Amino acid sequence: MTRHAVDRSADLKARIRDAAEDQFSSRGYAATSIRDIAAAAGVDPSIVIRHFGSKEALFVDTVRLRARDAGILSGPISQVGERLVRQVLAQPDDLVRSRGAFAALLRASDSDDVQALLRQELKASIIDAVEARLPPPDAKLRAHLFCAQLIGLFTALWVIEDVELTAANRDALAVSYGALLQQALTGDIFSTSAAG
Amino acid sequence: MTRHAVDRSADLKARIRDAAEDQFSSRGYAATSIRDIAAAAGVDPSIVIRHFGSKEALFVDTVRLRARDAGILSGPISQVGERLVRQVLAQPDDLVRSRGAFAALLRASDSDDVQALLRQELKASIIDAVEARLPPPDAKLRAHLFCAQLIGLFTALWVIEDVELTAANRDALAVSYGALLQQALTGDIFSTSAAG
DNA sequence: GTCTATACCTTGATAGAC
DNA sequence: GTCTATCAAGGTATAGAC
Repeated sequence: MTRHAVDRSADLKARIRDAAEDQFSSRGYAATSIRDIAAAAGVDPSIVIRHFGSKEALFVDTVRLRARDAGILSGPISQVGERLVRQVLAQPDDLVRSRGAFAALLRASDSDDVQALLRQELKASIIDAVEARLPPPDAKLRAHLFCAQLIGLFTALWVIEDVELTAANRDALAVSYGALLQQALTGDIFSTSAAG
Repeated sequence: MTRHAVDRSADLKARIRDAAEDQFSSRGYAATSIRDIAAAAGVDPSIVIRHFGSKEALFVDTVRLRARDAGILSGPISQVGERLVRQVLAQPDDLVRSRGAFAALLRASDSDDVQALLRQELKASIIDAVEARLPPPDAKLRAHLFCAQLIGLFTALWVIEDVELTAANRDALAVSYGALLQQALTGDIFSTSAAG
């Protein structure tokens, strides 16, 4: 393989990858065909399979939550809940990318590989970051509870598209769901009398 | 159309419906083919389309959450949270059916019709029941917050299959996530200082 | 050996025969 | 009213071109 061939091949893979991530994240897995991706990348459909093996492998290779770098969990731990909901509702660019990726990953999670990828992305983006900031002995469980609540918010807003929630007063939603998230992090939730 | 023809036709549709609900709920939308359903119902594939119009229409016609009748939100309002999580973790028969249906609906929700059905099922099963039991003026918002949290629990357990959550101590999970759900119903979550 | 084009198989959906 | 034949679309493998 010559130097030029390497460059060309790498460039080709990059072009396919970009087209794939873009289409998978915007239209979802089922609605995106190999032929669509190939056309957007300006190559023959068989090239895509040749380089990535299968549609599913290409999906797993390209789609990511991308929330890791967003510093979405930064700031004082006691205010993470509300701040996070505000960030989600404000829809900055990086989160908009994550939005499509999350919906695509969740809807394609009947594949074991996609399901594993989604778990891994949530762990790397959310769970590990939260766990690292909480004291023992409940750090891990709290991180998973927090993540489950966040999955609920993302799924309600981005996958099921609950209009009542989208249309709700932004401040009220940020304050209330933020308080619920905050409870998972630092609230008194392990004594049976704490609820209510 | 004779009397017998009506019975036969109705019986046929019922057989197809049963087979469809069973396969869609257990294997999901994508992995279930019209030919599979037809074979299970003992009819020709074209009959299925003839009677229901399309695979998607058949899906929307058959798959339901079925949690409505479960009385899942019964009992004292102050203890609904923990009791509900315990019921979910205990996996009674009716909830096991709902589990597959929830995953199938969520994963097929890139279709507008399926998405609308899922919204409607959540409203009928959860949101309306919760809203009816809470006092104004926050009943509606609280119901939607509660539902979002519940979606998070279902999705984490049944769709993403978070093993850490599944393997967690059942009592600890019921108490803690129950407390979080309870906060959405009856907690002080609308003042900015309530969190933490 | 590496890339490309053609062909194949599954599956959803339709039209016409009986 | 039910079945057979067929089409169209899409994922994938294979054989041929350089």
